[in-house]
Amino acid sequence: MGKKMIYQSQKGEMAALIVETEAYLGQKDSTAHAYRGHRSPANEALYGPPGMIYIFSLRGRMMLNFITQQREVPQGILIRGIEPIIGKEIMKKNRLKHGFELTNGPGKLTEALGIVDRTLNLTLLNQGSLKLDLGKGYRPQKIISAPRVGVSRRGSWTDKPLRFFVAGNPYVSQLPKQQMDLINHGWQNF
DNA sequence: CGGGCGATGGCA
DNA sequence: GCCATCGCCCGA
Repeated sequence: MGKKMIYQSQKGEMAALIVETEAYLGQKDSTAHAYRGHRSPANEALYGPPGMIYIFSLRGRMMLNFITQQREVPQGILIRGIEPIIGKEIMKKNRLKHGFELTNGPGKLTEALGIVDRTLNLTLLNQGSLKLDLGKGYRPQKIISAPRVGVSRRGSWTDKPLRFFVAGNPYVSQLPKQQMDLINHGWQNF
């Protein structure tokens, strides 16, 4: 949370802060693609090394995930919201939207970045066009955890609080306007 | 807020 | 073939 993602696209460089993620905890997680060790060409990236990029499509949108554990431990995080810092103009052209609607959802943010296929799937962070800067980044005032979005009626893991977001950051998906911190965006060092 | 759209993969 | 799905948009 608060770390910087940098994407070198054909149209130019973009950078954004991660403000919302969801964890998917592998074989034991009844909502995860690797539940009960499920493995196929589609989700092979889950079994890769830490920093591997997993992309799957949902209703025609690309979902961006980073693998977090060692090889053969199929856990990762879904990126659900990012706050643009660089390349906002490119994102606007890619999305045909502006403001918080640019990147406040998992499918929206990939569209904004211009990720429209699975080219990056099975590739590694920091070795290609997509980089993650694990340096200091921005510090959230508060991180909230909540049940994950869109995983209804899928067993005992459905309601586990594995969604995390920067409290008040307006690029968090489905965040009511009332809860938005429009001054600091939820950061300590904004 | 509710409905419609939609591609892909996994399995029969 | 058929079904299910980790979203988004638009129009009330």
